[in-house]
Amino acid sequence: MCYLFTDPVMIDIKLLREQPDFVRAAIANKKFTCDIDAILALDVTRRAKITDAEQARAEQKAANKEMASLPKGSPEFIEKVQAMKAIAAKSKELELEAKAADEAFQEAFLAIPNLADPSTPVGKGEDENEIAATWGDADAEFPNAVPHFDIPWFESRIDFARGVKVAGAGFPFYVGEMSRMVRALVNFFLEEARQSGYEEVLPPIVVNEASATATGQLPDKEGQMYVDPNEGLYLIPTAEVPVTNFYRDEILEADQLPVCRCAYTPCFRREAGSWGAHVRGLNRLHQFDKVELVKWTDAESSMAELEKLRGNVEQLLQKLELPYRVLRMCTGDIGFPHAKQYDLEVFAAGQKRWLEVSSCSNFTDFQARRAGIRYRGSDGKPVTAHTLNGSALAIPRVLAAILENNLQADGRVQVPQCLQHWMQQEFIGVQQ
RNA sequence: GGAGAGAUGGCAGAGUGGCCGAAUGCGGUAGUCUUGAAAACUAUUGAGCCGAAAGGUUCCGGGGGUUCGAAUCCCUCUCUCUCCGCCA
Repeated sequence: MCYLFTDPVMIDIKLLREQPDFVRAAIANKKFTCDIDAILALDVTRRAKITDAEQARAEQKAANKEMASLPKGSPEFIEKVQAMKAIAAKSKELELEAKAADEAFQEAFLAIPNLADPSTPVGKGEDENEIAATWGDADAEFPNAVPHFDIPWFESRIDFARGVKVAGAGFPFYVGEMSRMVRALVNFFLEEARQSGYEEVLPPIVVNEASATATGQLPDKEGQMYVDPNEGLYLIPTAEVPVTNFYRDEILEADQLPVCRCAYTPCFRREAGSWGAHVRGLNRLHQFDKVELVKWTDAESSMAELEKLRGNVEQLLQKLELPYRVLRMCTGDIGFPHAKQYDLEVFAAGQKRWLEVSSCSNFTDFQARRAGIRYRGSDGKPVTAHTLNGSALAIPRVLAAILENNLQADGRVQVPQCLQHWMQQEFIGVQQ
């Protein structure tokens, strides 16, 4: 039996037991490491301890049943209590051992990354990502293009200096028509998503620890989130976190799948230690706006749904008329919980750089397993669902590309046709 | 912020130390009846873990304690609701 071609690859304890070499090889392809043999040993110990503890408990329960039928305070009863104390103590001890063994196993098990889907190219890092598609002409002449942060009126409309004064670096003010432009993009993205069948939700922009753990932000990415320790709340780094957790610890009906949702939220990222030459202007911010698409699917259709999701996102860039490329991320560059991931990058003609504006991912059952999101299979038994998400889209970098690519000779920027309905003006940055 | 009440299965809601994984009702599923449907009736219907299976075991908000034995008693945390105060 070969899981490679039968099932979407998931990290399931059964797979680990039956095909440890396969799992070992799959993990070696990712940039994460974990000790499979140690985890298997913990699994063996755990199962033995659980069996012992349950046996002892069964004995105790059987004896207790007899106790219940004896008259209280009778000599037999009192005699039996003494014997029962020993049984109870033994049972309790084994139970503690089993619990400890189970926790040790669970902890190690959670450290196993999701396995890459077979369609994910094997590679060590970003240099080995494949270009799955390109659209538009990035080599075309953009005679007026300059980096957006060098446009003369840029600082007057996206005010970084005052953002520093009020909040800190990476928290700019969008002023006047630029604020309206952001709102236009949000409206455009949400409306497009709605027409593609995604139901809009407006989620909390803080989450608790359980939610952040379920989607995989905790424990390893704790440093990337803003946290309020008084309340135990985290500012969300993406709408993926609250939206995916919508169905945490729930069992869905198979006929309601796939569930497709979209959400606009601000996103907050500390980006600790990642500031440098390439992060000027809108390229990297601590707070930014984004519309996110999230899907819950059954185990069979998640890969097909990922392709649809990617298509939905591509359509946005096409309507915005921004040249872009789609990267099929390789095993060494996809994240810990990812099975398959596409990154969409727009070409910013002023910087002459590709800017990542979307990441579309299939997590298979990885997040859902942690989050306890299931659906009823054809036999009525709960099955772990699959979750997917994709940015559609991250606003600042899209805005950067629009500013650079659509810059006119007179210093104004042409508003893309698809946004004019929301903006009610054809140009921004009109000279004062 | 102050005072009080509460947290039990998909939902509602019994249960105050052993016969309780848990009554009853609703809902769901299957069947009977019907040309079909509704109604009525009958049966069935939580989840996790160990196990090839038989079966076993855990779970009554979370954690800890008392006890031979806990949904039930004690401690603690979290959350919810009601009233008062404050407030967009």
